[in-house]
Amino acid sequence: MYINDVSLPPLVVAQSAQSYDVGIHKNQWVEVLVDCPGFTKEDGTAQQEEEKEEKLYTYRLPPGLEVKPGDILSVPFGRQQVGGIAIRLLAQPPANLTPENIRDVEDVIHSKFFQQSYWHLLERVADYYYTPFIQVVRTALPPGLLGRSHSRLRLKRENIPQGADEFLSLPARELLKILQSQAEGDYSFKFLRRQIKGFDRAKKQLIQRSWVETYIELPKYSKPQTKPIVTLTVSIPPIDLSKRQREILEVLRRHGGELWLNEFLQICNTTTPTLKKLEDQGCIVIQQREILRSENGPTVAADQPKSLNAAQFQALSTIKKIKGYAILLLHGVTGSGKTEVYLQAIAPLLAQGKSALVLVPEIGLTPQLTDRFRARFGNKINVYHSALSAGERYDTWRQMLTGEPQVVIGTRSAVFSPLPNLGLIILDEEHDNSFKQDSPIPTYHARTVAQWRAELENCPLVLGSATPSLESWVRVRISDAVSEDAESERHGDAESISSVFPVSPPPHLPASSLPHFTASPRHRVSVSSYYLSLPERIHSRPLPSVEIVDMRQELQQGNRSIFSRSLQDALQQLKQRNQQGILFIHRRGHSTFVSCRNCGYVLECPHCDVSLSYHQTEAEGPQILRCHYCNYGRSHPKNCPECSSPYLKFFGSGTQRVAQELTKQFPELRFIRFDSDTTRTKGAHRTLITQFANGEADLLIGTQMLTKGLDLPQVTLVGVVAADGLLYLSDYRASERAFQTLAQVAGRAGRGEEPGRVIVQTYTPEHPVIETVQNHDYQSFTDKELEQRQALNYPPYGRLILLRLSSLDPIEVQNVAQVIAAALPQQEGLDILGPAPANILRVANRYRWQILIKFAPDALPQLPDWEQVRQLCPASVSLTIDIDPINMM
DNA sequence: AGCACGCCGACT
DNA sequence: GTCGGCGTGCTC
Repeated sequence: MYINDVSLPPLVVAQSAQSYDVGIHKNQWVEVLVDCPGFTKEDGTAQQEEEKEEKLYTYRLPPGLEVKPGDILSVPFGRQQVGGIAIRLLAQPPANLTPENIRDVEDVIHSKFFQQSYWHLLERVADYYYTPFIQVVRTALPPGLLGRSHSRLRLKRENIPQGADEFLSLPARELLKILQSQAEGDYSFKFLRRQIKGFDRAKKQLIQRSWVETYIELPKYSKPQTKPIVTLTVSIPPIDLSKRQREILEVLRRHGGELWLNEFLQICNTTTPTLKKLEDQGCIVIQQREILRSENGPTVAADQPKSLNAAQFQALSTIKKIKGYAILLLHGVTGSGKTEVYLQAIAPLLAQGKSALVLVPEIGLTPQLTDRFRARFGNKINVYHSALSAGERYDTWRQMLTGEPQVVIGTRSAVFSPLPNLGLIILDEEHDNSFKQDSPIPTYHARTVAQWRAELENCPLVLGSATPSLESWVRVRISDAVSEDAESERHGDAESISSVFPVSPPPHLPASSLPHFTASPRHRVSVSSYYLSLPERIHSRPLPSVEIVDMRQELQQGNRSIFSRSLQDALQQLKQRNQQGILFIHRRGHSTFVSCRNCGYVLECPHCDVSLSYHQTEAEGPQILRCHYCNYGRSHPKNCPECSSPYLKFFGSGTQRVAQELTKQFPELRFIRFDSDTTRTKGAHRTLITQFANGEADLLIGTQMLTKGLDLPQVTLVGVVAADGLLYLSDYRASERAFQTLAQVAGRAGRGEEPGRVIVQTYTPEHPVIETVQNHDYQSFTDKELEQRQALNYPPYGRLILLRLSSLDPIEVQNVAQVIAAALPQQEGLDILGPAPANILRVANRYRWQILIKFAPDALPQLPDWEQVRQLCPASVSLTIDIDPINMM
């Protein structure tokens, strides 16, 4: 299998004895893992065939170019230049290739940086998520490092006669028009192909007439930025210098013998020729020095470690005690001071010369967190996320490679930060779904990868959350059932418990089996896991009181507003008391559910524990309710099946509607809308939050974004306009997600001196999620939910694989989905759900179907041969295998 | 991705 | 008879 071809042993061999023993017969050839074009399509679907996959190509090393295994290279491939990784040096070219057929390595883009453990990490990701290795490398590297050349088309205006285009085909005329619309008349093939149907033919016509020419744009690599620096080279200035020259040297000496050229010129009020002269006399040198671009946050005042309460102290000392790989779940209620624990856990590591990695859901949403880290650790903080410019990302990445002790705060992809000497990984808000990548491949979960990374680096992993994911909960607490001494741990002290559970697949498996199945008892590895609880808010502030409002009663009592009387009162008081509030709206996009306004009954699938989604195939077409798991469908009933009321209603009110309603009913309330529409631009989050924090508005109206770690002490009121939209999303995680979101959003209230108040409006107040949210009762919610998951064999007990199919042809994709589903092995312990149309059937003109495979990890079912599955899939239908899917839409 | 090679239908 | 459509395969 390919992974073996690129795995570490050859790298090690090439580095050791072999490379020097060959003496003058130096290794003149290198095998390269080439980033072949066509490996992945734009939607992230792996389209390659097995035998094409990860083939190694041999290149010659031109004299003077030194290459080591692991180096990132630029090599010619066909007509273009692409990126690749040097895998192994060869003293002789392979027998099946004649030397004249071997091309030269173009350049070394980046010198070896793969540590052994890092390489293993990438391999494991490739293996587990069924992704070509090079694609994983691509994910891990900053964009622009693995370059690729692109073909472009350029207009030759001088060759084009006036009004002579009547013999051109329509697409060719269209193409000409686009090119002429731009001053340079220069576009990439990729862009034009998207714009014009029949681009290739059109291009040919224009080339024939020599009206355009094609050329190849070489890959542009991120380069270090440099700046001239002046360095003093003599301790005592020579005697034959003028007074002025001596003055200048004295200034330099007083500044420590080194100054940036521009600063130096300014300080001495002198000119470059003067310095040139001094350089000629050998007193100074002027050279280019690399500078690192980095996103500089606002300057924040330095702060000092804060004193901890007993629980924080207990948690911190447990973290500090641990040496080596362990998983710690830091379960702290909202506002319990998890961040302070992180900060104090990291401080001693930096002093020991180690680094720490802090992963957060979405960095733009949590400027407050990065500010706190900056305040504590100053310039040792590096922020890494997708909103950085290419240059900033590249430099941050280089900064990590220096190995200086530092803290990297980043989103999902930062789990691949190339930090040597990692002492601790923290995954904050570990329950958050944005740690999972849906596309492109690899469809990895940062929590899973972080576990592997912690294991390979032999360092602890701290998972922090007020509402831990069931996966993490089970992982850490499962030993309660097994080990007896864990019982005492449940009630207080965060003592170490050693639990036994599957950790990860062994590194190398045959291609035909997925690593999942290694999660069988045979492969269980013992890992220390710890449960750390912060049950109280800091300064013993109470959790907010949660009021549940039954919207059915509101309706019965004649209130047709989307705001209950309770919420209306609270909003009114807000202004009077000069306090601030948050309104949470679950804007659900397209999916919707059907509920009876009279009795609250929600239509559910008879075969699955999910609510039915409302489908309207055409504008005038039939209304159908459908299950997205098993494809059960039924017509939309006229009356409620439970109470026969005709008031069946589709639910769905977004932020806009709430804003409208608010303006109408409370014109005096100033509000800020905080959702993906209003926070598009860079820095908008920070601006809006700052505005709100400065009291420029009374209310913040927004979606999920509001739930993520916002710490606004002035907020006393949190209103959830309609909790129901969260409760009946049509997948098995709906309850978990609803509980997490509601608990998190409720947790925004009462973080300051004033106590908080939460009002949750719902049509189903008796829903278990609502009850547990009201009582802040994580434990009972979890117990109930886990019971159901276990009964139905859903994660964290069972495992899932989702096959996503899409095609431009609605019939074809459906047929292929059926063929594939039929070809999957029928057996005990392996459930195949579907094929079913995706929740939103058509996206960007593609029709999407999916097949869900559910199985028990212990059942060791025979896994389908994915290559055979792929072969059933014609080129026009793309297939993505999503391992451990979270987003089922 | 881009290009060669190669096999069938509409024209000179 | 040839031109040119795009279907399949290869790029060290």
